[in-house]
Amino acid sequence: MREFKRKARILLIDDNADHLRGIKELITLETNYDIAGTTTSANIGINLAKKYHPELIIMDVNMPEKDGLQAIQEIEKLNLDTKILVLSGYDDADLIFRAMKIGAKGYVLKTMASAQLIYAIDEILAGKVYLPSALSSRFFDYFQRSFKEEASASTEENLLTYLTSREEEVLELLTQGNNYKGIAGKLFISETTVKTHVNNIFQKLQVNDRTQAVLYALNNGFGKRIRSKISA
Amino acid sequence: MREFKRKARILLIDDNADHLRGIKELITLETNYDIAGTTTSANIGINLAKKYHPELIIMDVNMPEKDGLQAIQEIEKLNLDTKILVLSGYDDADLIFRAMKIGAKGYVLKTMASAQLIYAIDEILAGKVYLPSALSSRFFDYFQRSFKEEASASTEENLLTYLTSREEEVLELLTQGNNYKGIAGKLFISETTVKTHVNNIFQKLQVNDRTQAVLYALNNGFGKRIRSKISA
DNA sequence: ATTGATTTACATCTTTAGATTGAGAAAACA
DNA sequence: TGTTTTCTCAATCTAAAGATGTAAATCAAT
Repeated sequence: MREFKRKARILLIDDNADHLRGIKELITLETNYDIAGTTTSANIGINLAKKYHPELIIMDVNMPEKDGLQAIQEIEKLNLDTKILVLSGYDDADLIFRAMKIGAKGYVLKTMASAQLIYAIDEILAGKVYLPSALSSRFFDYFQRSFKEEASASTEENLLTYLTSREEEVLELLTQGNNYKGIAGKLFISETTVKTHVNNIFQKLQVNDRTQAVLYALNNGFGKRIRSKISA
Repeated sequence: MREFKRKARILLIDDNADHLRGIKELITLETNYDIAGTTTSANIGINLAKKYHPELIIMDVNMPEKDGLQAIQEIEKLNLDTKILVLSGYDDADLIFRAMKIGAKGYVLKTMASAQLIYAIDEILAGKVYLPSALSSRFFDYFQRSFKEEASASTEENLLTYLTSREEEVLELLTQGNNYKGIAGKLFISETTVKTHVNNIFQKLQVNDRTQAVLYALNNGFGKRIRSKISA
């Protein structure tokens, strides 16, 4: 068992009052943690979090009144030093992914054994991120699938490779929202020259205007920035 | 038809010949898997993968000749039904993240106990993704940090919220590279109306032209709608 | 030494984009 | 009910963008 300076306080948020009582009892009887509060309302939960800064919040994400994920985001924005464990009825990969993305430190199913929940609480309070093996697997499947398309997209002929280095410079400035004059000024060349480059870029990228050129650039790894287009 | 089970074949790629022998011996003695081949060269490894389609490849990523991650990407592009377990000397979060991103099914440190390696092999061959607890924690920290900026960026006033729903539709079509005529046609309104909307969008987003509007939209989470599939 | 690609530059022309003003109709709101 | 917001459309104007052709200087490679 781990030792803490003081007993960690846990806030429970679950719209099901029975379930709430069950978890409270479980934690009271089987662990050494304190219950900072319990509520069936996400909004009240957020206020309680503000007030008590609990070490951990156990949050049900299947609430009709308010989306649990949204509640998590609001709490995260407060920048309290509070960890959040998601309790959910669904082992949906997308739900797990989104919960972890917005900062949840763990995700446990309601159908899982209570020992699983306690273990997750221990791990999270010890500073780790905890996903049960099955859910972790689901997460990574989803994670890798979401990058699969990107990879295959970069497999197909990337028209950006046909650009000369000067054209790349011009395109970069285009992707920063510059007009002809701005680009000419930054590259110390005439505006007509920029027009020539831009027209050549259009030909090579097979687009009709600068907006499409910029979109093509961004969608094909120009600047190698990691863009999460997971929702699409 | 029943799939007949046979011993899974493992391909080892590690530039350190001694280490290679050690792992081979470990797998031969301690497990029931076959060694499909061993090589100290990433390029030869890729060819062996093409030839034998092993169930698993254990890949060292710390090779001077060729970047292990690059080798993994090349193998992944082949779309063999081959799983890849990364063996690395570094528990660097960025390295772990990139390895998982490009499709590695696991990541184990060389300093870890051999039992850890065997367990990882078992899990991966069983169809799971396996990261040792400590590395999993590192991965999620990195993962969540990489989304933290996005979240904090959307914390500051997002001008997109001032757009009316119609303006959002217009902006969406702008981010798809449409010109006035295209947008007018798709929304069944006149071109002049589109111009009005676009000009209002410019005012609200405080930009001067469509390219800047599109860039603002993309950089501020436009299109990331929250699909909530929660029903009691 | 010649070829080919790149970078630079200009003129001309057509089209599109953007700014501004005004205004009617419908829907939302108080 | 009146008021405000939103959505719609138009005319007009200026500025910017884009298409096309031509061409000179540079430089790498054959």
